[in-house]
Amino acid sequence: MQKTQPAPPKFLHVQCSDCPIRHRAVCARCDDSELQRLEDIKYYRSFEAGQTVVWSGDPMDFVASVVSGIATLTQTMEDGRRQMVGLLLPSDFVGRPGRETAAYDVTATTDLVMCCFRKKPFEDVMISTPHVGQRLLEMTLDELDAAREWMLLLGRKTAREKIASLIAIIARRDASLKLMTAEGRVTVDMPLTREAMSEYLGLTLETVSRQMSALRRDGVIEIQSKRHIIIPDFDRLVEEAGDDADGGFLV
Amino acid sequence: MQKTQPAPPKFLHVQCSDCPIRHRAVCARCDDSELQRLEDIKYYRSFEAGQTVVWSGDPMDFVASVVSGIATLTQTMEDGRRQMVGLLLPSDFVGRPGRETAAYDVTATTDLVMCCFRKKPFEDVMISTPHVGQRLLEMTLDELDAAREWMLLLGRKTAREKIASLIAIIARRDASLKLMTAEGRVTVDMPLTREAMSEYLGLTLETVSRQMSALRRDGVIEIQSKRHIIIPDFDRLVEEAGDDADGGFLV
DNA sequence: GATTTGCCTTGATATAGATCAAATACATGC
DNA sequence: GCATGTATTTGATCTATATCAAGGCAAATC
Repeated sequence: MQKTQPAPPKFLHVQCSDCPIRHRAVCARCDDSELQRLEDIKYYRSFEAGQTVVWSGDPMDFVASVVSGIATLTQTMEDGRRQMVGLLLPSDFVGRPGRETAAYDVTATTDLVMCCFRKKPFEDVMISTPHVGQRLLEMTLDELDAAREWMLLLGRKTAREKIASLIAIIARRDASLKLMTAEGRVTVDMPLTREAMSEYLGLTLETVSRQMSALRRDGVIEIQSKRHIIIPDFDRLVEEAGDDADGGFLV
Repeated sequence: MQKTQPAPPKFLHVQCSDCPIRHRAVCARCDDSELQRLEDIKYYRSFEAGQTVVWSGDPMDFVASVVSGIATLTQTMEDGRRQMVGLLLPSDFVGRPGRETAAYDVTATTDLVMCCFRKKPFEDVMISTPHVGQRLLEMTLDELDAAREWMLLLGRKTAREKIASLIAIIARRDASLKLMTAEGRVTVDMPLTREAMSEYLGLTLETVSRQMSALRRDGVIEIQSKRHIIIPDFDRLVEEAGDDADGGFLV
């Protein structure tokens, strides 16, 4: 496990159509007044798929939100066993005000652009602008709910249910959910390798592969290409996931 | 799974030596000015061991902090599989501002006293008193870290490591940690039944029992009585838990 | 076009933990 | 002390998932 150095910060000016930073914690509206202040303390960094953003334990002097791409938070045991503990999609937030070092490995799973805020100034903004902190609390509570749903998955679901759950989670959050047709047919862009899926689900990658095949055989999913899945019947998938009708998956 | 009605609110006035509510989110200092305001909206409720505080999905018009005793948050699948997703010790907070119904079953594991705040007024205090919200954010971030440690346990640890981890977690949070002697010998008051332990760890209660016996056989723990455990060598226990020297267990 | 490389799939086998089934300990009330 | 019920331990067996080991496929490189 050699450390590949993260790329030096690039000051990309990625423009989002309705919000220059897509940082839910910061700008409820793009013309928010404190955005001016934040302009001074923010910068963009981009990473290639597979690159590490920070290693657990390393100093981390920024907080950030994902602009585009996907990042993961992973914990590693001494003997190398790995468990993903966070999956960051665009607009998700990473980093903890008041903490000096990273608590988890942060890795770019796809090409990734993050909008970073130097920590100290960000903390100042949080103190002087209550609704920034309130928004962050809301997001953190959402993440806690997601973590608890994830705990149910890890502790009690079968391998098949885990896979179905993960696909449903990605589908729900994926923008392409909008591609759902009248009959409930959904196309999902699966951004994780089998290995990343296994780290999310607490399985081996062989089991992930086998269960993907089984779900395909049983008509629950269609695998167009490795990263492209079709869900013929979303309700059927949810049923396979072992979830209540729609309970949970609060993120 | 019949619903036992929670006891009607009792207006106990439990007096804590340094803080009348032991509610870390609310009173940083006991003579805080907003405490006066909170006096108007808070009340105490007590529950007997085994009683349910609220059922998942039921309306919940309060937030609360644990004054004494232990409560758990549990998720239940349709077929009855259960996973604990929160373990609340004194001073822990439960409930989410801005949510109308409970997301989890909340159960009193021991006799329990909670300090409750009617939600609406509490939200008003949060808005008018930024540092209440800030403290709540801090606590929520701590809980999120604990949840992520828990996810590693559920996804990747062996049964033996899970048990050792749980004992270490309880020991670290238990007041009786202060009873640690020079040689590192610790007495722990284990407040969970084997069943509750199994729901925490994602195991069956038989496996919990077997692994407890194995740890006793191997001298990692001594079982004085069902609810009373001695850890002859805390470092040894931590090693069995598979944790880094002291990494993690941030709560 | 051939070769390498990185995923992914599939098969054979092993095993940790689940499940089913008693037996034992422990508390509570009589 | 004895009866009753609940929690726990222990045993025998089963099974879902891990592990070990080939192969296959498609994109990237030569």
